[in-house]
Amino acid sequence: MKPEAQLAELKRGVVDLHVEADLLERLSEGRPLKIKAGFDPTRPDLHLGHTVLLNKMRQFQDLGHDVVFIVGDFTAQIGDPSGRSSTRPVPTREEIEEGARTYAEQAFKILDKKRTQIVYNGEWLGKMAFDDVIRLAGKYTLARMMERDDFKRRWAEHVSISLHELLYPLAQAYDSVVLECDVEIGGTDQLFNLLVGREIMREMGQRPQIVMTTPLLEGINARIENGKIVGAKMSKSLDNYVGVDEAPKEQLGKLMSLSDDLMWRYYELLSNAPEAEVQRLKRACAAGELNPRDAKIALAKEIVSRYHGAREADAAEASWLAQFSKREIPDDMPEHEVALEEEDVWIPKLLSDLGLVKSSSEGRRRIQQGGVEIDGDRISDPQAKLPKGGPYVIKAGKRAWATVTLK
RNA sequence: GGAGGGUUGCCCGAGCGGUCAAAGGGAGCAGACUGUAAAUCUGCCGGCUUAUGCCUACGGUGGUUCGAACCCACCACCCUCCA
Repeated sequence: MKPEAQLAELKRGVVDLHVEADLLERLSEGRPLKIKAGFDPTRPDLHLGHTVLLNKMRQFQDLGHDVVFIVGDFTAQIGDPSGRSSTRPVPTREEIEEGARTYAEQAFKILDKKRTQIVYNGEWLGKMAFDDVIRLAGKYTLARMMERDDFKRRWAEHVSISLHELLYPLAQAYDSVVLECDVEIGGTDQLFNLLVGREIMREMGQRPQIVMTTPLLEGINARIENGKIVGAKMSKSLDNYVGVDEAPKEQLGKLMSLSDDLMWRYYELLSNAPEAEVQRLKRACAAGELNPRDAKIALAKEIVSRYHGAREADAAEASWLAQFSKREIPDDMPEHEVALEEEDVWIPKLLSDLGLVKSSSEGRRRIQQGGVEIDGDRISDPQAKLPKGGPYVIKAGKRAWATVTLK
């Protein structure tokens, strides 16, 4: 592919690009470029937010370039400075390796294995002596470090900044020096770190890397207010994520719970559909010609098929439609058998024992709110009991189903 | 080293002796509605089966008080300012 065409392709969905002319120049050199991206191996569960970046890396690979996948084992051993209030336990060597392994395993659902090299930055960072560190630190200034947005903000808001946090960007920059990479990519929150890489490479007499950032995807519970997206970025700890490894039904369901507005953001960042097609869908929904639900299903299926295949996506769609659109009984609910000492059991207690609700108090509430059905009959009395027998089909809310036999 | 401010439920945040299981918002849940697990509306949102009841909870430990998230002492952690 022509360098200009490659550039156009690579620029899609990218927020920052420093420096475009330089990228074009390197693409014109006709050699595979070295693309670097770093990952924190302590939380190895990949979700759709990570895939925005991985998709971009894959795009480079498809254009014939090589990806260096840096496992931040060294930085992980020091601990993430941003988690200030909750001091995270320092992971062991084994945990890091295990994390890196599962991370890579999931990443290869997107990346091309043949064009990916995995390296650990502990290989070189771990060998640096204190004077090496001081020399490296001498290449940057506090004033420049404080240009960083979150440092500036934390400083203004009187939130503490530890000294070692100032060293992080330098460590990451040094990775680039060691690897002599052409391009480093990361989320927009990484912009500063990536730019420090340029600076340090120049200081060390190297050609500064090209820096590219991809947007951060908001979590599935984000809202749109006055045209702006309100809500935290996708993360496992906030439980607003869709995991790459999750079951098809779960992925589809979570994606269907996106608000109609937010769906377009997901289209933009995750779909491979051409820009023009997305715009067409958007207009059709706005005009009332297309049910937003159907646009959402199309998106959800595209994503589910990417990780599980088209057949699974179809199956997930069918069961979703049956359960939530037609309100049928799901086909795959868990089956339980409970041995009773008495002749019957208080229903809220049973719901709690089956794990359908967190406590019998909640079970009682759910009955009062009309959310509990047994064999299709709504239970309205929170004192109600269920005699031995069954199997009973129990519904305790939209998504909590089970069958149970009482013995 | 000195002076001051702070630590509240899943998160943010109000409360500053009783009427506090603790305002408000977010998240979550249920119901209604719906072509969506969208939007909107209503309700719920510590636990204990039956409760104008009990237990647990407002950083930790003690204390004052008939009574403490609220007052006092000490401890821990965080922040700011002056050195």
